[in-house]
Amino acid sequence: MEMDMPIPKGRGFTPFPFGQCQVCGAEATGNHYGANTCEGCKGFFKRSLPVFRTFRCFFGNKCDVTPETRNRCKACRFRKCVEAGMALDAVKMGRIPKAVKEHAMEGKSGGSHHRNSSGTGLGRQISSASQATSHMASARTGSPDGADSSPGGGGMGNNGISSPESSADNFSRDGDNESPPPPPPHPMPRNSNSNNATPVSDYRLTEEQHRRQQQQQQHYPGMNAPTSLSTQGGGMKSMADNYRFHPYARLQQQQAHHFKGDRNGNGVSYPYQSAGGGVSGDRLQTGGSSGLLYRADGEQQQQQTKNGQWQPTSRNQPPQSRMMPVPDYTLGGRQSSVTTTTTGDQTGLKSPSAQSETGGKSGVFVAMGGGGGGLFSPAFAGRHPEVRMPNGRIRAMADQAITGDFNENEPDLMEHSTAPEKIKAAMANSETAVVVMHPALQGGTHGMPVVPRDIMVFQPSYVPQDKLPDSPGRDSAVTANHHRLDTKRRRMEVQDVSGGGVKIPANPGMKYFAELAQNPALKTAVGEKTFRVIAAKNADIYGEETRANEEFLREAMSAKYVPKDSEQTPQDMRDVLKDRLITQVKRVVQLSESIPGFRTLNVDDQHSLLRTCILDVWMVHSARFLRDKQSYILFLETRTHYARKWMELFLTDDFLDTVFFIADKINALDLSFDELALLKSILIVRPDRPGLQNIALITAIHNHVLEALKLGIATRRPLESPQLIYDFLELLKGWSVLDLMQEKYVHPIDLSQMAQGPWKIGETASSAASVSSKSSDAGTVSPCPDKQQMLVGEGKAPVAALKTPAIET
DNA sequence: GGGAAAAGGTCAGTGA
DNA sequence: TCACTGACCTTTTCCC
Repeated sequence: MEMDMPIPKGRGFTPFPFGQCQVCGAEATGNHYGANTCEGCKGFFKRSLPVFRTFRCFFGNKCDVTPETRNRCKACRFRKCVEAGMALDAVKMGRIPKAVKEHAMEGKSGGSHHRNSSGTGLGRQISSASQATSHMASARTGSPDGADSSPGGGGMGNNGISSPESSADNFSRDGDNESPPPPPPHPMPRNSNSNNATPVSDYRLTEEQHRRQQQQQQHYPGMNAPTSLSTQGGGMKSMADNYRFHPYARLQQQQAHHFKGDRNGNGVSYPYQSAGGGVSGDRLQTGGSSGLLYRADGEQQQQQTKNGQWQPTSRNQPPQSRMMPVPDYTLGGRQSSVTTTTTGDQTGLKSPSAQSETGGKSGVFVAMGGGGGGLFSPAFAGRHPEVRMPNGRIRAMADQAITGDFNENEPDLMEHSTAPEKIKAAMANSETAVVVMHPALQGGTHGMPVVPRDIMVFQPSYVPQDKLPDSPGRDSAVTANHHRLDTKRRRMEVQDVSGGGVKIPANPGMKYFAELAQNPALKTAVGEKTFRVIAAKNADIYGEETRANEEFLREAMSAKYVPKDSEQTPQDMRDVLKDRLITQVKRVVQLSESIPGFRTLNVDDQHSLLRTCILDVWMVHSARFLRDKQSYILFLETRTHYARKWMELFLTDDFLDTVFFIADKINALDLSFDELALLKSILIVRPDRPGLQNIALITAIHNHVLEALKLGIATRRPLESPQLIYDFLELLKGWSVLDLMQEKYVHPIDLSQMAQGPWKIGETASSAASVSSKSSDAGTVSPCPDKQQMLVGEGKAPVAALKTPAIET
């Protein structure tokens, strides 16, 4: 192989034989970061340092890295950089010492086993030059006096001084199986009394350099380029050994450990599972340059699950809806092909025997970071609970790809491909779940076809918040993609998407909502406006209290915090409940004023909606203060904890189970303060409440607010929106669990009864009343709102005599 | 201090 | 429009 020499820059210039790039084989322009590389690989290594942990190769780390293919796989390119000895601590500055240069030039005449040499003198030149510079670079990482402080130091291996074999070894074993590399022509001195012509002092670290390195070693034991690591303790070590100590591998391990588990509680048992209408079958796509996510199939949400709402699972029989119309909380679009099994594999995928019926190609198509992907057997999902979703589908593997949690030697890998036709074929297969990551998360060029956007957009949803770019606790593990996408997100946050100049009528009716449906642009603008209006109102109502509680909540959530049971008596509790109920009802009424169309409803419907939503809204507002694990309710105003054991004095087990369950589901969504406001509003205007008259208008209002929330999520955090919206709709579908509780336990009683006795919610109203009749009238509570004649809508729609459900805060 | 060599910055080109 | 690449340039470091 012919080698192009660097162009001499002046008279008498002795060109240093950098030879070929040790990474890709192109012409090297110098010794960069410890290895002779081309400008491209130099720049690539420099750019990759902060983000290399995002690189993953799913093809066994065996990709060819040549000038033509080097941009196809970042992981392999970076790996080769490291193998070549590139590292920040291998940096050298200044000219190459004359002696080294002469040795390198002398080496031209010798033989070589270098893979690029093919036994020619030029090859030897490359090898010796590389080794010579490698000597110099890595020598700087050694002890200042060059003495061997390694207990096992001796021979070629020496402490802190690069072993030329190691780099050559790494280099050659990656490429071919030729004979081992030759011994170095000029091993660097390990001791100051070496006979080597090059003065050891030339390679000494400056005092400052040495100090820095000592610090580095303290923070990252073994944080050296593999060339120096390879010989610690004497003798050569394998490349794998080098990697074990290299920060590249170390940090991957740390990250993999850190990212174990997911915030959505995968692996926990869900009382109910829904089936069908899920993510894998729904088509989302990115639209326009804004990055907004929207459904490709338009606005309709006609898709329903098989029975309209719940699908029985093996574990629980879902509740039947007691309400009339059931809002459709599916994403719409293509019906999922994934069925939920009743036995065995909880992934929702058919058994291997079922696969055989479809030609043995059934499986889970998983796209991963870096653009790779493949078809996996259903067993894959069974062995990866962290990527399993409650409905049996598989999460995108992007997170695993980013965190290094994924084993590229996945035994269940059936087929590699991200080819569009393969994915489409997989989608057509009724037994196949398809999960494709967000195109923007692909690590860039991978030499593979980009997954078509019209198939699906998915993205990781469970990267811990403290790893996201804006979080204070973030570290360098934040990926370049996250940086990039976060930049995009921030840009969108400040962007006035729409709605700024839109005016929503004071009393929008069916006609108005019908017009919106015909005008997508207007609908988007109004949706954005709706989001803002409701969020602003919510901030007015709850903001101050929420801010005041933040400190205590943080304190209570800290590991050091030891909660103390409330010392309040049941009578105290009744007083607290009394005050909180009054406040709660006022707030709900206030919030309802901000919902477009609510004022248009007649008084009876307003009344019905308000009186039935109190528990729902309270759940949303208080979910974050219900910590299932601690089984505590935190009353932030009074800085008091109420242990569940204590609460059981008032509330039945199944009621508490439901409350904590719903709270967990809400918390898992990690909705923002504003998004929670929209969720409250959606629950206020539920068309499936009993006794409603104008169901059509209520449905229109409900859907409008729902769309506003989805739009708000998609606009404010486009990366998370598909998964978040999906999870959100799943939450709404499961909300009927709380409805049952409310109907069974809350509706039959009122606060006056609750306030009077040591009885439990869950007993019948009559029994409660009979108990209460035995007690005095102490604490008798009037449900307040009925006497306050709270007005909704410019004073023309009085909501009087709210027969408030008993609410326990 | 001159000059060599590498780090780091810049920006046009490229592809998605 | 954006991210990425890499050739080219400037700055910094250090040998002579």
